[in-house]
Order: sequence, then structure tokens, then C-alpha cells
Amino acid sequence: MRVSRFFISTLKEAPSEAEVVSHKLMLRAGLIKRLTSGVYTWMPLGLRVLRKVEAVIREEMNASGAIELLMPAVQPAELWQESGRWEQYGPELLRIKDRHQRDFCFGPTHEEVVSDVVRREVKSYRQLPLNLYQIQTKFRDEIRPRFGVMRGREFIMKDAYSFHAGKASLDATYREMYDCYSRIFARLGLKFRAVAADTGAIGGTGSHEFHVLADSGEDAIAFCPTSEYAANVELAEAVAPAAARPAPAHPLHKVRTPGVKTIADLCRFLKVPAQRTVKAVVVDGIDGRPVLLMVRGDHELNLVKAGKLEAVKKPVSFSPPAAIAAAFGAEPGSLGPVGFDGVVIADHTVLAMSDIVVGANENDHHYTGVNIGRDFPGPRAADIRNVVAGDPSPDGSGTLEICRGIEVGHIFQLRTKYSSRMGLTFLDESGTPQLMEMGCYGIGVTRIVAAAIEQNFDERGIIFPRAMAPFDLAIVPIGMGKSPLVREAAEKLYADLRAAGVEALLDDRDERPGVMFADMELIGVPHRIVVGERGLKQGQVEYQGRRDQSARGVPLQDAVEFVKSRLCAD
RNA sequence: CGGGGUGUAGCUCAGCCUGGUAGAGUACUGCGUUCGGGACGCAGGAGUCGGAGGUUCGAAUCCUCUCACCCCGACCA
Repeated sequence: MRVSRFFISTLKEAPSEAEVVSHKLMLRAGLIKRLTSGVYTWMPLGLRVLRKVEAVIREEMNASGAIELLMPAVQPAELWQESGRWEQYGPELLRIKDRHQRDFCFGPTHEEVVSDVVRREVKSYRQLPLNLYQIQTKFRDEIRPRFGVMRGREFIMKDAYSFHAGKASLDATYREMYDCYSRIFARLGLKFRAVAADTGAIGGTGSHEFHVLADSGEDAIAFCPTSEYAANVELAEAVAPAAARPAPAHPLHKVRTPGVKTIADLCRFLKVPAQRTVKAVVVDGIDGRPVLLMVRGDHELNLVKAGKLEAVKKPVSFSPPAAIAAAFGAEPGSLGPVGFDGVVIADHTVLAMSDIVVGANENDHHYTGVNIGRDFPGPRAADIRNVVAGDPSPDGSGTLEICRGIEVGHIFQLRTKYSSRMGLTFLDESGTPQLMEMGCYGIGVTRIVAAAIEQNFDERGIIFPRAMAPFDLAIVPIGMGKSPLVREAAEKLYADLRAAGVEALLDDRDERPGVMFADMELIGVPHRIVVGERGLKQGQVEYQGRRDQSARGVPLQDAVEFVKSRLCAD
């Protein structure tokens, strides 16, 4: 491709809307343009990157026995009513009406449509298993789109759905998809980790997320460096402390703590470590009465875990101040278990504490020396906190560390959730109708591009991993307009490289060198050849990799072979 | 949806407090000089000052409403 015949639009300064580095660089490099909140045009340069990502996904999915199809983006409400999700899905589902006032939605996912396809076509166990996938535009009306295409409302997803005559077959395909995803992200040059995940709203049992590791990631991942254990912090089990609760050493004592609202305030005021304090959080109970949840002062309540408690109303909601005042006689910041006669659920860690500092259910007062059993009845114990670095690994070996990740893939065992609602049955060998087992497997295609940039950039711009670079190599001729020597050499090199199957980008703009260097670096082309009169007089061109500190001379006649060897070395 | 903020040229922003001919840098066009790390000079094109209403002789500026976008909290690929 020649730059003069392509369409690149780079920016010196990032538009002010961008916050994270990938969003800034994608706008500066002209990969995407925002149309409206969470909705982006993929410019020609960005589309090349997107297509590269798709190609890798297609190859690996096909190699794993999945079959591509393409389903409609617009879906009739009837299917969603049948699955029950027309009511369940909420405002994230973009609902639209046609000219006859019939309800439709713009598909955020395709379980309903693919189920409809399969139930019409598949009647026999002999047609199973079947794994269907598509790469297609989705729309989810996110509460808060942000970070460019990282969390857009319209985005491209690879979604696959598998159908099975039994659980064993589902397990086999699930494992195959797990391996397939690992190959895809490895080929794309991403540092990633597969983690056990919460099954969330879609439901089902087995589930893994694939996270690209990046400090800017929205998810926290707990992992054990000395074992295979890795899980989303939402799910990671906090192991109950082994040590028994020490005997009480102090009497119950009420202290005045004016203006103390947070654990940090409390520690500062009373000069106690946060590990001696307990945080009291009040949520709505299943019976409408408040439930008191207790975690150690330096721990965080895990809302996903709290939502699984029998006594807690779903979804978890913090009780309003009026309800709290009525039940406790105090405001948040001064709450505690002493004297509260409702349901109390304490994290396992709290059960191992004695002489606790906690709110006194009287504004601006706390108790010290609070002891379970002595000062209030023993609460129910549960795992309701987020794990922290240093916690023991739930698999019994080593301690956990925490890192951040961007979720780019998710695989689920749906089991018979949709097949039972939508009547996906097949006849088994004995002619008996059976429900199909189902799995689903998603990859955020557009998100991968942003995630890759979060992991691969420097002060000059993007450094695309080879597999998703828009071009393999940039040819930068110096003074092409006035030096026939340079022009001829650059043109010949460009033609030879193209003939050799290298996707070269010839910067034939006759710009000043600095402009060309800056643009080629910003858009992340991984290799560069500079053709200048200076080198040509010695029969040489210069090669520099995007991550290299300096250039090196290469004889002009060896340039094609040299470039090919560099591309293979990636 | 709640809280905070911003809307002025393609992009980054000044001007607003204290009303009086709409600006700078960058990008773009032309000419000239330059030419191995985002050059320089001269000339030029480009903005319903987000929109509507109001106050005023006069509104980018003050008031009201409205829309859009961004940032911080509950969702997911």
C-alpha cells in the first residue's frame, strides 16, 4: 500500500475525551473516530487491524471444529419473550419497533436466535455435537460506555454456541474451546491469563474468563504464582483462618468518636490498626428487613458473594438511610452488631477476631473490646469478602497475588438453561427425546485491539504485535521527490517485498523525514526500512524494528531476504 | 440513574469573572526557502461561540430551559 493512496489521519494531540492510553493512541493514530457515545467508525487503518484479529480467530475456530454462520443483528421480541429475557434483560437491551409497531431488539447476544436455528434443524443425536459461531456486531446499551472501544455500546464479538447430546460431549468441547482461546490469544501476541469466573446473569455452571493483563484493566484477578490457581476476585474463595479465636482480653467499652465515619477515620482517631476493626454494611434482606454484614476493617465486601447469601435480597442493594436509622438507631459510620436483633452475617475472618473495635449503634460512638458470644450472639459465618494479596490460595498451595486484567474472552457451560426454555430436543439412540446440553463462547474482537495497545505502546505510539499490525513493514524514503536514486530504490524494494508476500507500506508522500518517522511509529508498524541517498551510496538501506533503539545497515540487494527473516523472527 | 465537569475553526485551547468588530497554536490551501526526527517566512480559506428562550441599545460573555459529551460509582466481550 502507498500512503498517498491510502487514508491515514494522525493527530499530534489526543482529543480531550480520551482517558486511557489505548483510547488516546487509537484516536491519535486515526484507527477509530467516535460517532456518538460508545459508537465508533473503524477507519481504514483500524479496520485492517480488526481484520487481522478476526483472521486469527477464524483460523483457530475452524481448526477446532466450529462452523461459521452469520445471524441477524435485529431480532424479534417473540424469541426473547420465549426465553424470558425480554423482561429480564433490562435497559441494556436496545428495543426498537418496526413500522407495524412490532417489537424488536438489536441483539446483545445470540442464544435465542441460534437456539431457534438449531431446534428447527437438528432432530437427531447423529447431528450432534454441533458448534456454530459468528463474528458480528452487537449492541449493548451500557450504563457508562468508556475507554473508547474497550467498553463501547456497539462492538464486534465472536460468539460461538455448542450443542451436545450429553454432558461429556459438552465437557470435551468446552475444553477444546479453552485450548482454542489460549492459542488465539497467544498467536495475537497477548500476555493473558485464563481465570475461573462467576457465571453471572447468563447462568450455567463451568465458566472461565480470558484476561489480557494490564494495569488499566477493569477486573481484579487473584492468582497463585506457585500453582495453577487463578480466579476473578469476584469469585476467588477467601479461605477461613485456621487459627482459633483468642480469648477476650478487654471489657466492652463505649468511646465517643465525633465525626468518625470511615475505618480510616476510626484508626486515626483511636490509633488502632484496621485489622482490629470491623466494617458493618447493611443490605436489604429477603424479608425486607435489613441484614448486617461484617467484614474486617481492612477487607472489602464482595457484592457477588453477598448476593449468594440466602438471607439477602437479589440483587444486592444497600439499605436506605431511613431503614438503617429505624433498625439500628444510628447512621452508617457508627453501626455494629451489639444490640441489633436482626440477621447478622460475618466474614470468616471476623469469627477469628477478639476485642473488636466496631460501631456502637449510636451516632459518633464506637465500642472497643467487643467479643463474639460475650457481647452479641455468634453470627452466621460466610465468605463475603474480596481476597487480598497474601491470602492463602484456595487450592492449598502458596499465597495469592492480585493483578488487573481486561476481559477479552469468556466461555460458559450453559447446560440446559436455554434448551429447556426453548425446546431444544433431539432423539437419542433409543428414540427418546432429550434436552440438548449447550455451551457458549465469546471473544470481544474490537476490545482485543484496545487491550493489545494497553499492553504494547511507548512514548512514540502503538507497537502492534505482528499478528495484528496493519502493515508488516514501512518503507520510508528520504527525499524521494528530488532524488531519482532514492525513488527508484524505494519503488523497487516496495515491488520486491510485495512480490515476496510482505505487506509493505510505502510512505511516498515526500514529507520531511521526521513527519514520516513519527507517523509510522504512531500507527505501530513493527518494522521499518529507511531508503536514503546517504546509505544508497554504500549500497545500503537501514532497518529498524519498532522496539529497537537504533537502526542498522543492510545491503540493498539483501533487503528482501533480511526483512523476511525479521518477520519470521517475530 | 445519582454526583462532578466541559461545550468557541478538523484537533488542543484562550476569551466569559468586569457585555461593545471572535482569537492563538496546530492542521488545511498557495508561493518561496528548507530537506535524515513532527522546518521557516509570506499570503489565504475555515467557527450558526452546542441549541432555544430571556435580560439589554448591544450577549461567546449575564439569567432560564434544553441537548450532547467527558470523568467518578452499580454491568459485561
